[in-house]
Amino acid sequence: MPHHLIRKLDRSAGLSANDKDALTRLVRETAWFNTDQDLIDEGDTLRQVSVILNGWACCYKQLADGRRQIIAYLLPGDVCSTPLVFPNLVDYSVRALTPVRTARIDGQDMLSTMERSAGIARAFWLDTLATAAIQREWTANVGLRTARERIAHLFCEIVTRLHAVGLADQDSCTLPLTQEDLGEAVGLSAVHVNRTLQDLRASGLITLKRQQLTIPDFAALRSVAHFDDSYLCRRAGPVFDANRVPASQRLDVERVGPRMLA
Amino acid sequence: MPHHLIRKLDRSAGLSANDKDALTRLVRETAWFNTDQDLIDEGDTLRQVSVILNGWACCYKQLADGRRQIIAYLLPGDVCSTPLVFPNLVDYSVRALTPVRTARIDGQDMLSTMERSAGIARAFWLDTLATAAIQREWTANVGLRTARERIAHLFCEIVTRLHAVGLADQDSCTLPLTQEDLGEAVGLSAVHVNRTLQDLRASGLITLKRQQLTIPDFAALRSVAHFDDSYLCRRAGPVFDANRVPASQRLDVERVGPRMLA
DNA sequence: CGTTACTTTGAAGCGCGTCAAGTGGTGTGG
DNA sequence: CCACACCACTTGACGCGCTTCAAAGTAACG
Repeated sequence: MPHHLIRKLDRSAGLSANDKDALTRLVRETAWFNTDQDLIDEGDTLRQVSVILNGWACCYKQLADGRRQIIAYLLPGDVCSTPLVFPNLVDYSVRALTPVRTARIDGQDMLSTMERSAGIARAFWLDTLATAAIQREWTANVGLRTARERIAHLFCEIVTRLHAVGLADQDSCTLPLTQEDLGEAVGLSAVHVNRTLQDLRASGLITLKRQQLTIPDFAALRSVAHFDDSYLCRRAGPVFDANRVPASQRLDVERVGPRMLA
Repeated sequence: MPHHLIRKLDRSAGLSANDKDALTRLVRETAWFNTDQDLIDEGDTLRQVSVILNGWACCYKQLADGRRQIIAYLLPGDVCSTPLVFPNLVDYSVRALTPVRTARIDGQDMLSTMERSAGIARAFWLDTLATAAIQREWTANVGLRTARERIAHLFCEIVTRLHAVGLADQDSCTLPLTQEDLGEAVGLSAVHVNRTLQDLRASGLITLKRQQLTIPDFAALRSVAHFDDSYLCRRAGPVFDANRVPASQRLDVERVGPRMLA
């Protein structure tokens, strides 16, 4: 059932045929949500995981005065909360940005399946790490890039992620987000998102019409965005490179005594 | 040896005496780093974890043109990378902000210890989840708060985290950061950090002198910052509350058919 | 075909960045 | 012991990027 999730996990961690079957059998039920409906509320204690089957959602935080920040987009194949620990008290809400269909997986089933299959366990760990890497990149995106760069970077990320689940062709994908949705994700007002989009359009970097995003020259957009996709691709298996010596093993030479401790 | 880590894990997940012993024995060697020295470089493939024993460090990302964003502060007891998967290709660098002493733990030792002790495994999972929660909060902090709120929020987080490892008394702690270090973490220029600090001082919300931060009225600062510490406290064990029904189980009533799929 | 929601455009204002000069504390070398 | 250099902090002036408010235009949907 969860095609996109399986495709993504297989791509990054490798799954056996048995593992794929086990994942399919994990899904007990599916659920529908309308646009703007909350899948999860901040403070909920989850005993199951939901996986996005179709549609887009977002994780967001809200202040008492109504200001909102989208901290992640959830695309088909994405998991709505950490699939590793139950019960899981979440510190964010999840809302559907389009009509969404999800698969519900019981937490105990999840854990026992991960116990039976090291491959599935590893796949979910890697996926959780990848999610954390995206979160780090979003912090940096909002913290140090200009409006133009932020939106360009977001678009680069989205098409790359959609590509990993087979939902983007070479240079275009659907983008079912309002300019306000974009603004809340990159920390800009909707008005300024509008002006920035027109700037990107005028530069020939994107076309965006009727929820269809096209990137005629990905390398150009990537360069504007300072986009480096390595945070999105955690390769499977041992990736150790003997030619590369980590900094943490290189320091013996300069290592000296302490001068003062904080 | 890693007192602060053990204290933190015990506080959030609960550790048996055996687990604490096992953690202590995990440490094979320690290392010293000077201020501004890199512990980890972006792109390194780690086969071990480092734990901060003393001093402060930061995770950061850097663009080609030199702009830097600090995406996390590492305090005593914090782990420098994810302790769950090896080899681990990291997408950020880690730099000492003060002289730092770290404990080095071999990745295989880490994993086999986690296999032998479910308590230790659970503790590191929860700690990893807590780190991810902090990252989400940082994204929101930089994305939607004003300069005044951002810095106030950061200070609230720091004292709360230091308190968890026993390095802050009731209303004060050391803050061995330059104003530039602060600015790179909250996405502001050092000059504006300076002005904002003086604003906070003038409001009587903080005193900050000779790397000593004092918060005379924590509730007042928390209110300015819109700080809610729940993202920092993942309680141990089943926290399920039967009186609270998650949104994802509440939707049957409004659940309707799809209108359109993205 | 009317209504609603999203996008677009303009004008005004503020928060924050940048540049630049000056201050104070700390360690260093003569 | 003093002079100097260095670094972090401070302060002022100016400008830009982005926000806000407001209104008009346009596409989607019942």
